[in-house]
Amino acid sequence: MRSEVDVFREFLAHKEMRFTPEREAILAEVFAEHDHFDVEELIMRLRQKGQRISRASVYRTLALLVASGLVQEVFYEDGHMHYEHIYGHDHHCHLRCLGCRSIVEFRDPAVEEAEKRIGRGHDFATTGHRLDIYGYCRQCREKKE
Amino acid sequence: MRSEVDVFREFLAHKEMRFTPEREAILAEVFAEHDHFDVEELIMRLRQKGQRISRASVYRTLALLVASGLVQEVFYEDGHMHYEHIYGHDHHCHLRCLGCRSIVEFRDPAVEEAEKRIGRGHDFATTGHRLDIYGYCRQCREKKE
DNA sequence: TTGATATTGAGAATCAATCGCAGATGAGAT
DNA sequence: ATCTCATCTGCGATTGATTCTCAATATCAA
Repeated sequence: MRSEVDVFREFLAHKEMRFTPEREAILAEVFAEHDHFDVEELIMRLRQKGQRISRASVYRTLALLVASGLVQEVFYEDGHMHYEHIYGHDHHCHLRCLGCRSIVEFRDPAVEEAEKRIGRGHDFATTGHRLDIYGYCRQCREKKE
Repeated sequence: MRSEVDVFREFLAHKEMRFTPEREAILAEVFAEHDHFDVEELIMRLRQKGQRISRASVYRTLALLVASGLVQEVFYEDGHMHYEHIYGHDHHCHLRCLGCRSIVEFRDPAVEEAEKRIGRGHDFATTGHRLDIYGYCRQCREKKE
């Protein structure tokens, strides 16, 4: 499998854009950990490694990463956007605890299949989906009792 | 089935809050049409009916409607929140065309079932889910060719 | 009617995200 | 190596949605 660096390079080349040191550093940091993150965290992590990249560039690069399909937006209920890198991972969905706000990833073939089937039924050529299941994890249930 | 008015009244009573004329008007307008809407549209519609309710009250009341379960937030990719009333409707998910941004609702028992099954598998007591399927509708596919 | 409490509206404040622009940088041509 | 020119970056200002503050108002219970 091509590395995310190659994928991003090619994506940029296709749009006649440059693979700059800033974009390279942001890409590397986004793929450095497998966790959801937001812009503030990403900037912090870059700072800690001595990278001083402006907020605007981080936003601009994230938009490119999303457009390239390497990164996905994750909707949180806290007023701003979060992200996760998805290249090289199976598609997954999120189980979200309404108590502690924790998020567990899961994969489920039946959901993948449902996407295709529902798409066919409505004459949609589907490209993907986003499923969030809400509930309460064991700890939060016990806390409530 | 109890009307949405009764449900909201009870919800407010439970929290020792009042069913004011403003809240009544907003509730009525939210349920007047079955379409996704955003705050701006809602205020516009209220204005056209002679209601002059402040933006702050609309936001505050919408939060209450969401908390009461009568209304659901719908994530759009246009930078602000959209809503739909859900009381009295089966739970449904959204098929979203990436071309024309149109949204089609659908219901699917397999998805409901998947929610339960996945919840059991992860020791989550599920309360609901949100599924968006992305793709291209027929019109947009034909346009691209 | 009175007092206690909840609610509203207006505008200020907040905060994520975007924009505009001047100067910096990079890739290819010479 | 230098020139050229389009692309990029960083800064700071701006936008725009949403929330907050607070004084004035409305409601409920006694």
